[in-house]
This record gives sequence, structure tokens and C-alpha cells, in this order.
Amino acid sequence: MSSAPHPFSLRQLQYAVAVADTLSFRKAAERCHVSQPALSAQLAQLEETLGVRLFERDPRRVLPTEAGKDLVLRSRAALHAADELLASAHRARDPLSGRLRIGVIPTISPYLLPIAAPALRAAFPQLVTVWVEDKTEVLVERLGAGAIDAALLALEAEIGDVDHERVAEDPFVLATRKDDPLGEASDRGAALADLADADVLLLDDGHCFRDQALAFCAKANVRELEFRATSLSTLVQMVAAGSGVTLLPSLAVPTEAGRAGLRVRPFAAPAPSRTIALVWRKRSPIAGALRDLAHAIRDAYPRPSTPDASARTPAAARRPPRARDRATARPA
Amino acid sequence: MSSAPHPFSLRQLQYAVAVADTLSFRKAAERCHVSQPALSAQLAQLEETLGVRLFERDPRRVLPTEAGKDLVLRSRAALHAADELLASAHRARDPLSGRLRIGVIPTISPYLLPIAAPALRAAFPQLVTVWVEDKTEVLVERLGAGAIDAALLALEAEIGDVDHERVAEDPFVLATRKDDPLGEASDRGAALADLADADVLLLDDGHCFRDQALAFCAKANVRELEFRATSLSTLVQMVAAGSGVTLLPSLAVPTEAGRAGLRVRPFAAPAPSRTIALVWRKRSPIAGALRDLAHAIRDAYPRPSTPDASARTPAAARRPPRARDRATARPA
DNA sequence: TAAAAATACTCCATAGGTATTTTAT
DNA sequence: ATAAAATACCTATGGAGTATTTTTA
Repeated sequence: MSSAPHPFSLRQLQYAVAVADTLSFRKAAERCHVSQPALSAQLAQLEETLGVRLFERDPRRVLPTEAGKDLVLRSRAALHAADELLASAHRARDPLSGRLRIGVIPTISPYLLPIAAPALRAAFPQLVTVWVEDKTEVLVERLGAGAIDAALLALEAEIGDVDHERVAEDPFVLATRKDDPLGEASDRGAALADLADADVLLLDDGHCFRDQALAFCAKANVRELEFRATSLSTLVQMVAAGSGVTLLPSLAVPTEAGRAGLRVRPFAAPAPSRTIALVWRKRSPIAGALRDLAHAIRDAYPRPSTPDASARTPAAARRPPRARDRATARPA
Repeated sequence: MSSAPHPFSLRQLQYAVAVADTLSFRKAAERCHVSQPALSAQLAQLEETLGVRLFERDPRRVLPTEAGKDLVLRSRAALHAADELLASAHRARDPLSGRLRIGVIPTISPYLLPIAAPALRAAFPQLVTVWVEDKTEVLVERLGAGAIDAALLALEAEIGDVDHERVAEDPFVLATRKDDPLGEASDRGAALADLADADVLLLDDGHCFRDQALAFCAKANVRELEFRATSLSTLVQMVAAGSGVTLLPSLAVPTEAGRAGLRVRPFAAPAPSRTIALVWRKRSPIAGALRDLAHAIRDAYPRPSTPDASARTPAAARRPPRARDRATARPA
């Protein structure tokens, strides 16, 4: 599996093509911006290494041999491939003008992507995003392997040694059945103590949100029911059916709380929450671009829509949309 | 229509491919038989000129970026094209293993090709001959333009300044109707004087054989009939029909003299004749090969089959087949 | 004689080598 | 501490320049 260096150069092929086009060493040299002897020498060397006479020369004219014609044809093909490569690389100079594979966890994906994807399309028209939905552990593994370029997930999970940019703080809310007394008392946030002796429904193993919710609930004397939901949507349906209560990320509320029979209640400070962030491999060459991308997602992030949202500073005022000029991005 | 020199080298592409294959600069350098710094430098330069980071490096491993993967893919294509070119050129090293376009005049072609073509196929299995039939003037023009590589014709014609190798001396014979007294007296050759006052039929203008026959006949007091044949075959039919007499190249005799009603008679020395030769452009790079080709045709050339052929030295004895080793060919 | 390509030579850019340092785990 | 890539520095190959000669129509 060893490879010898190529015996000829692209430059030599260019010279050969130029001679075939102009039928003159002098004119070809002119077109290539080199002296005639330089071109002569390179062609002589090419003929030497190939062991084939490429052009018949006499003072009157230059005539490509059969081998020369063939070589010129193939040279054009090779040079074209090289040009394509150059053009493609040039296109890739702007990391936000190619294909970007981004992982997203299932507790973010259905709620954020419908908003973030169009925003990214608008902000970076040249960018094609490929979204990969999977659990944190899988995404981290795929990120490390280079199968994806970045991932949207919660920093609270085990994500290894990666760089990141925060997108949003996503507080958890308590979701109960409409007639559950736990969901009342909207004048104050729910407290940990309220959860005592509650029947709590949680996501299936492997979902990082399960771990985060569980970590919070562990401080109270809660009973986790045996049922494990595979999605927040399922979880909400169970709660609405009166099987118990659950925690929801605020992000999911606009979508999931519209269901009949469900009531959501924010927690009193310090409210449990997760930090949604875009993460990438340390030393990724497109770190700057990814940071810009995170900013764009942050700016598109939905404003909280919990019942007391009007009492809080509107998201738009807290974070005015900023110019996403890559030149102003902080260095990694 | 000016072209700038290519900003990168095939060597750099090879290095990139090697790194992508081995995922290690060290191993890639090893595979390319260069030192690791040399490979590093070349790749750094490639990245510099393309303006794109191709590989993420850290001491633990090397990971191609999206742009790097794309480049490697395209590099393989470009390198493949270059390899193809190299292979094709190598195949073309042997001039007798490609396509060779050879012109032939109409007074040679139908009589010599059925013998020469199979002989060449046997002698040079790799050679593909493309035969181009036309009159001398056209062939000479096409030869000069490079449209054909060589031509089989008579040296007596106007063929310009070309190199050649003799294939055979082709004496003319007198063709008469069977009962024409001119065709008798087979104990001695026909003399110029015999043609006095004969009605002679000749080929159409443009055929070099017409000019050669005419030049001979001009010494006698012959009448050229108004009829002009477009081929020797037609001419022979006219003679057999009793319209007059004509000259034929011996080469055509085995084919044409089989016709009923025709008699051929050799001329007494000095017999008129033409010299069949293979000609090519001066300075043709495949002169040596063409000379070999001419020798092969000469060796396959049919032995004279005139009535007194048995009295002469057999062709096989005169010219024993020789090894057609290109190394022994006389230089141009 | 005139044109075009080939030679002769000189120079410098650069690919490549060795030794060493930096870097990140 | 280690393994790998980057850096520093030197060398030598060879590509390109100018001036000149050779070639052939």
C-alpha cells in the first residue's frame, strides 16, 4: 500500500494543453506566462518521463502525435478534476455555506427545530443543515467520531470534553391534570415540598431529561411510577389522563400544554432547569461558525409562555437580535 | 484565454489522500516515503492555498473535516485521471500497439491490402490499422496535415518532401484482348515499338498510375482513346471487350487477369515500373516503427505471377523473411 | 535568411531532510 | 510522560529566467 510520487505535474499538463491549443511553443509559453525555454524544458521532461513523443516539431509548425492527442484529452480531464476540486474547496471556505450535520436530543428537537430551522435558513441561506435526532449518549459518541459536526443538548448531561455555546436556559415546570390541587396556587411558584408524596411520571432511561428531572425529584419524597414514557408527548397524555404529575421543560409547553385537561405551573426560585447549548469537538476548525450558529438559534429561541410570562422581561428586550457578523465572533 | 499555473500539486493531493487513509500524519508520511515534517508542510500549504482546514489534528488522532472529506474524494478522482493518463502514455510507448492511419492509393489498395492487412495483424497484434483510400495528391495533403500517419503509394508521383521505405518494384505489363496479336510472342517481352499505333485505354486524371503509364506511352506513337476509366477493374473490362489495350501494374494481374478474354504480356527490359513505398512525414516520431511496418509489408508482398515467373528467382529466396525486431531497424 | 525550438548557464524558490519544540492527553 | 504534529533551519533539486545556438523551410 505504498505510493510513489507522481512522475509529472499539473503544470506540465497545462503546458501540453496550451501547445495543443496554440500549435506553437512560443504562443503556448506566452499564454502560460512563462518563457519559451521554460515551457520547452517542461514538455521535454514530460515526454522523457512518459517515454513518448507528444509533439512533432519543426520550425514551420508543431503537430501533436497520436499519443500527444490522447494525452491532451486526458490532461483536460485531469485538469478539470483539479479545477473542480479547487472550486469545491473555495465554496467550502465559508463553513456556513455547506452541509452541516447537527445532532439534537428528542426533548429539544420537536419543539425547537420548527423555529430554529427556518431561522437558520434565513440567516445562512447557503447552509444545508442535516438534523440527527438521538439521545445524548449517542450524539456525544457520534460527535467524537466526526459523524456529526455539532449537537444541541443539555449541558447538565455527561457530554465529555467539548466546547459549547449556550443557547438558552430552559426552566422546568410542573405539569398536572387540570383538576389536580398540585397545579393550583398560581400566585406563587411550585415548591419542592409540594411534590412530596406525589406520583411522578418520567421519561424512559437514556433520556437526559429523565435524569435531570429525577435529580430534582430525588430531594423530595416522590414515588416514581413504574411506567416509563418514550417521549414527552406520551408523558403529557398520561398526566392528562390522571396517572400522575410530571416535569416538563418550558420549551415543550407551548406545544404540549395545549392539550385538554393539562395544567402547567412554574416552580418557585430556584427553579430547576436545564441549559440548552450547541456543543462541538474541541479544536473543531469551524468553531467560530458554530458559535455564530448558536447565536442565531439563541436569537430565534421562543420567549417563555408560562402564565406569568408577562411579569417577566420579554425575551426580545433581554436579548436584542445582534448582527451575526462572523468577524465579530469571539475567538475559540 | 490565459491560464494561471495550478495552485497545488498532485503530490499534495496524494499526501491528503494518504492522511485520510491512515488518519495519521506519521503513517501517511511513511507510506509516501517522505519525512513527517515534509508531509506536514505540504498539507499546511495546501490548506493555506485552498483557504480551508482539511484535517482536525490533535496528538491523539487526525479527523478529516467536511471540506477534507470532499477534497479527498475529488483528489482520488483527479489522481485517477492522472494515473489513467500515465497508463495510456505507457501503452503508447510502443507505436505499433495503437491506432495507425495509413493512406493507400486505389491502384494498390484492392490488390495489396488483402495480403498486407492480415500479415500486419499477425506481425503486430497490438496494432490497429485504419486504411484510408484516396488519390496520391489527397493522401499527401492529409499526410502533411497529420490526418494520416503514413501512406502506401508510388514514389514516381509528386509526393513532396517525405521520408520513405521501399516496399516493392512493381513492373507494368501489357494487357490486351486474348486474340490481339499484340499480346502474342510470349517468348520475348513487349517493346515500346509494339505499342506504335495502338489504341490505349488509361485511367482517369488524378490517378498517378495514369501519369506513369502515359509517360511510358508518350515515347511511342500511341493514340489515347477518349474513354477514362475510374478503376483498373473497369479498364480491364474495356480491354477484354476489345476497346483497346492498356498497361497494368503486375500487382493487379493475379486479381484482374483472371477475367476471360484477357491476355497479359510483360515488357522487355527496361520494363516500365513503379516503386511502391510507405511514406511518412520527415521527423515523424514513429519513423522507426513505420520502417518496420514497411518491411513487414515487403515481406508479405506477393511474388510475381507473370508467365515467366518460374524463370526468375523466387521472391522468397530473394528476400528471406527477416526478424522484425525494432531494435535492429535502421535509424531515421 | 528568418522563424521557431533547443541549449547553455545562472539563479532562486521550494520540497525535503534532521533536530527540536510544542501540544494535549 | 508520551506520542504526535508543528517549527526551525539547512540543503539540494529543479523550474524559470536571459542569452545564444541550432535547425529547416
